[in-house]
Amino acid sequence: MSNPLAKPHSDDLLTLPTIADVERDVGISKDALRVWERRYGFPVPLRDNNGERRYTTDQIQRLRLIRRLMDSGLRPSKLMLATPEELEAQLGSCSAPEHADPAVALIVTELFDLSRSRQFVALRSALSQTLARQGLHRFIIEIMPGLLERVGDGWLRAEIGIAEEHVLTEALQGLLRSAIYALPQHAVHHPSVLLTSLPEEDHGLGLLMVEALLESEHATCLPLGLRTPLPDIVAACAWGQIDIVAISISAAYPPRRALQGVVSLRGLLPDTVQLWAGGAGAVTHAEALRTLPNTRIIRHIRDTLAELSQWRDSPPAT
Amino acid sequence: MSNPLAKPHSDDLLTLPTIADVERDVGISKDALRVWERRYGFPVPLRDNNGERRYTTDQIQRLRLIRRLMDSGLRPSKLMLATPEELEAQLGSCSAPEHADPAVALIVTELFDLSRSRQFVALRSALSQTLARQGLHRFIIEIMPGLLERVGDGWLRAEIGIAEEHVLTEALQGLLRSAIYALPQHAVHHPSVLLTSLPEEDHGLGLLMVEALLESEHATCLPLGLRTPLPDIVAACAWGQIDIVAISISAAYPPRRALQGVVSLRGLLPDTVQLWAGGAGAVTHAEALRTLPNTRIIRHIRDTLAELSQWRDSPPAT
DNA sequence: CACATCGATTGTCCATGACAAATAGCACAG
DNA sequence: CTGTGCTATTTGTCATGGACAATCGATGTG
Repeated sequence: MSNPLAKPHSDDLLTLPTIADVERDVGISKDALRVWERRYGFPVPLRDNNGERRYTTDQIQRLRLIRRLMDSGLRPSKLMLATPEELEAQLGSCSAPEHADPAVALIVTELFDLSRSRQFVALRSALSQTLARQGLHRFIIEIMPGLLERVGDGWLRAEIGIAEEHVLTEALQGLLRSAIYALPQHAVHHPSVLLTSLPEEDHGLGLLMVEALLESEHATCLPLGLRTPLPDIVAACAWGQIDIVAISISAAYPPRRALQGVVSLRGLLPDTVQLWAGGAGAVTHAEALRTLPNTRIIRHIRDTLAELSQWRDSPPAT
Repeated sequence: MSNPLAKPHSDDLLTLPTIADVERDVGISKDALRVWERRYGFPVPLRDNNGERRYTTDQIQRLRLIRRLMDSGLRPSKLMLATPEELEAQLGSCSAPEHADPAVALIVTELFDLSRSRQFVALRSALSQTLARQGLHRFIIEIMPGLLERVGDGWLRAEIGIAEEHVLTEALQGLLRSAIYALPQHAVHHPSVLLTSLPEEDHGLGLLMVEALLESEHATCLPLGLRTPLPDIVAACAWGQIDIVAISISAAYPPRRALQGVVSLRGLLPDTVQLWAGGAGAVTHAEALRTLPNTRIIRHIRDTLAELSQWRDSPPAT
C-alpha cells in the first residue's frame, strides 16, 4: 500500500536495524555483509544521517531467506543474483514436505500461534497438555520436529522474532528436562550413551530430545553439555563405561568442520564405542560417513529408537 | 623454565589463538582489540606467517583480568597501562571476601575441582548429593553463589575453560529445573512472579535460582525466558495477574542501559506491580534506583526470601 | 571411477580514519 | 557541602578498500 518510491522519514531511518543488529539477528557477520554489498550489490542498505548502514525490512527478509538456503548447501553467488521469486522457488524445493498427519499439523499450528501471539502462559500449559495427551515418544518424534520446523519457517517469514523463539525453546527444554526426571528408574540401564556437540556448536535442543527418548527406553545418558573438545569426549568414554557417543550437528555448522570432526572423533574413539551423528549437519554428509566403521547417521529423530533396538540386538563383542 | 627470549617456533604460533578466538573466548570485540593495540600499546600479539594476530597465553590471561575488572566498573585506560601486579591488587580490592563458612568453602572447592578435572559424571552426582544433603535453600543461597564465584575466578586464572564452565552451568540448570518440578504443588500460590531479563542480557542462571526459591515458598513463577522487550513484559503482566516482576541484570550489562531499562520498566508497569531487580548489574545502581516507587533491589540471592516475606506481610492494596 | 590440478568463489583479516555515546571533571547555584 | 549543568576526554563501533587463504567445482589423467 505504501509508495515504494517515497523516501522514509529520518525518524523511520533510526528505527531500522544497524549492521550489528543484522549480524546478531540473522547471523551473518558484519564483514560478510559489507563484502557482499561491495561484490554482489546486495544488500545495499540505506544510510542514516551518520553515514551508517540501515537495513530495510525487505532486505532483512531476503537475507534470512539467503541464510537459510545457504545452510542447506547453496552457494551465495547464485542466491545473491536471484530474484525473490527464484529464492522462494528454491526454498520450496529444499524445504521438507508438509506433514502427512493432519492431527499433528493442527497441534503444531496451535502451538505456533500461541508462541507468535506471545501467550506464553497458555503456551506452557498447552505444551504440557500435549505431552501428557500424546505421550513422550509421539511428542518428541512427531510434534516437536514439526513445531521447530514451523518456527524456523516463521522466523524466515518474519512472523516470529528471536525473543519468541527463545521462550519456546526454554519452555520445551524445561518440559523435556522435567519429563526425563520424572521417568521411573529401572535397574536395567544399557547402553550408556554420551551426548554432546562438537566445539563451537551451540544448538542443544536436539540432544535433549534424544536424551529423553533414550532415557524413556532405559538407557543411561551422560549429557556433557555443548562444545566439548574431542579429547575430552574420548577421555569421558574411558572412565564412563560409555557404549555409544551421540553427536549433534546443526545445519549452520560449517560442513567441512563437521565432516572432519566426525572422522577424527571416530579415529580417536575405541572400536567398541559406537558413534551416532545426528542433526541436519550430519545428514548432509551421510554418504561420506557411511564408510566409517561402527558409525551411524541419525537422519531423523525417530530413527533413534530403531538404532537403539539394533544396538541391543547385536551388541559389540567386548 | 623456558627461556622467555626464545622465539616460539612457527608450529607453536599456529596453535595460538587468533583474534576471532579471543573475541569469542574473552568476549572483547575484534574492533576493540585492534583499537586498544593501536592506542594503548596493549595487547601487541605475535604475527603468524600470514601477518595475522596470534595472542600469547600471557596476553589472554591479562585480557581476562582486564575484562573482569572492567565489568566491575574500572576504566580501560587505567587498566591498560597498569602492570600485572597492579591489576592483581585491583582485583583483590574489588573481589568479594572469602566465604565465612568453612564447610561451604570445602564443598565449593570439591565441586570446583571436579569441574576443573572434567570428572563430569562425578560432578553431577556430587551436585545432586550436595543438594539433597544441604537442602534447596542452603544449596541456592550458600553453595551456588560460592561455586559460581569460584568458577569466575578460575576462568580468570585460566584454571578452567569455557567448556567446563558450560558443563557446570548445564548441570546446575538441570538440577534446579528438576528440583522445581519435584516440589509439591500447593493450593496457595501467591504472589505470582514474572521472571526475565532485559533485552540483550543472556545470563539466566540467577533467574532460575530465584525461581526455585520462590516456588519452594509456594509462589507462582512465570519465567519468560531471556531478553524480553519491555512492552512484552508489560503485556504479560496484564493477562497474567502478575504481582511482582523480577529482572536479572549481570555485571557485563552496560550500566547505562541497565539503569535506563529499569527506570522505563518501572514507568510502564502498573503501580500495583512490584519490581525486583537483582544481579551484579542491579546492585551497582542500588542508590539511583532507591527512589523509584515500589521497587526493590535484590543485593544477594538470599534477600529473595526476605523480600517475599515482606511482600506477604504488606501486600499492596488492589 | 578415483584422484590430482587449477581457476573461481568467498569469508575473514588488516590498517587507518572518523565519530557518537558514555564518562569524568569542573564550575556554579542553592 | 550537595546537586546540577556544561565541556573535555575517553572509548567502542563503523566505514573503506585491499589482500589472502580456505573452499568449491570443474577439468584432466591414471
